[in-house]
Amino acid sequence: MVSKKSIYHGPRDDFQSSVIPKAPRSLRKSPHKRSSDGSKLCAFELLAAVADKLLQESESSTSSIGQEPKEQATFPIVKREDIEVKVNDVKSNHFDHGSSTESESNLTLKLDPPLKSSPESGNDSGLEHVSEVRIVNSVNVDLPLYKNPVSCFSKHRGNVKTGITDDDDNSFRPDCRGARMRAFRSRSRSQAGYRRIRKMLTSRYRKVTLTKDYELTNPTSQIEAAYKRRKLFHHRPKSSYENKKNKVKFSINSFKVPELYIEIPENATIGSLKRLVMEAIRTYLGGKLRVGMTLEGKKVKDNNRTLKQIGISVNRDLDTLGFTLEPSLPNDISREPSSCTAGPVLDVGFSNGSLDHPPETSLELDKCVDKNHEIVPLETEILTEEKAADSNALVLAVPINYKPIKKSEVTQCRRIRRPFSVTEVEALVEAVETLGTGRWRDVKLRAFDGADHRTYVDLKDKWKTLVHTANISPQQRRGEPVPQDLLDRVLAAHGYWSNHKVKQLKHKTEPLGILGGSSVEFVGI
DNA sequence: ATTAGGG
DNA sequence: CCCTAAT
Repeated sequence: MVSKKSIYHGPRDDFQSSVIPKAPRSLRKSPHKRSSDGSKLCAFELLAAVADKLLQESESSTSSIGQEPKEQATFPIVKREDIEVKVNDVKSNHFDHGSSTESESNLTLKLDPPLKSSPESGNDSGLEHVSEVRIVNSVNVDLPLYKNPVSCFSKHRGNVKTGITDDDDNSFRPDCRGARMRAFRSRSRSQAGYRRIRKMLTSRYRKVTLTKDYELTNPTSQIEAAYKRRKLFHHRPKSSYENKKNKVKFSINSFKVPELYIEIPENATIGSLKRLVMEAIRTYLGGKLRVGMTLEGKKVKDNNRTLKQIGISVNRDLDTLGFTLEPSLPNDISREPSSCTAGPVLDVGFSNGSLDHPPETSLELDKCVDKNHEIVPLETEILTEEKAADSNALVLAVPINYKPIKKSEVTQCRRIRRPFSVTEVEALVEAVETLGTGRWRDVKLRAFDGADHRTYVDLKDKWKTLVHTANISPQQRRGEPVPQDLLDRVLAAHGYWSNHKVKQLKHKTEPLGILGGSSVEFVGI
């Protein structure tokens, strides 16, 4: 269809290069670029502002949604997931004594321009060039923002290095396009490093860079916080020791608001955009929130079991404990039932002025305490502010004066699925035809260099599925249909290279002779 | 770091 | 896509 050049003349074109023995590994380093794209996005203050605003509203009780008729661009939130809160047991908090010092009080928005559909990525995935402002990771606090507490939370703690960082400044940079890390491949460390780091992130050595505690209205210096924290750890409240003895301490140090999509005219003002964002967040957080709880990835049902019964004890490692906040808005349309989030357990009045006098439970988003961030949720319960002040309440600590940690990152347990486009398949087939099926690294370099999200393993895997696809009936195929001619080429190349693989080892020099002379085999039809 | 295959 | 043994 999209006949680029001319007709395919068979793989022999690059015959020479294809028979060239593989260069030593040391010489095969791909001179990759991969530099920082500077796509930091830590709109942390956003949440703070929201919390602030929510608090204010709780007083004025009159939500004024729609006060800004200017860009009445009904911000259509086309996607949203659950808010997640990660809980850490205070005993193991680390502090970031890192460099980050300047605290920016402004909301940082990352406006992602439409991705250029680069040829290499063959992005047919429908990237509309509209003036869509995509805000990813809108509110992102701290590292431990996991979708799946199970596989994400480390069980090793304490002595593990704080933070999953890489000397290379490339690592752990939010990917604004997919909210996942990517492309922190430097010349020196390439894919394996990538994989390795991912592995670290997705399995064992996942250790978070914990933040200090922050107080919404009364920021405490981190040293002071640390001190108090330490003090807290060592000094158990002695009052009614009997009761406190078996109390579990929590410290929620992560809070995340998922992706929000906002459409806004290109000529809109920054201020209007900010307002839109604010409205979006407010709407998102508005109404009620449901609190879910996960333990080791499993939802914790809201029966009357005690914490101890479900396995949360004083000595327990709380890394695998997580909370989710789910908005329960009426127009809560399609929200993919993430298996990572716990089911709604507890409805919590949020905003709407219900913060002050909640029926029974309320969510405190501001009282981040240094001395009182000890919580004793003997019941799956969220207590009121008064109780919080009583040092016995579960407090959602939302840092307000948070300085984005440079090397932190929102991690994702599994790479997002990116179906190969026909264009990519075409490129893959072409490369394999000339290079064969045992040189995936070369295939990568040849046809997917620059496509950071396609590793040679991916290409190998794709080839495998292509071969399979080509061998099944069209009715059984799924996804974007691959042109039959491409599949034919797949089969041809697969057949050829499987026949010549062994020979290739024998006759290092002339394995492709047959191929070169009979390009017809690949032309098909 | 890559390859090769199973999951 | 992930995981991993084997190179």
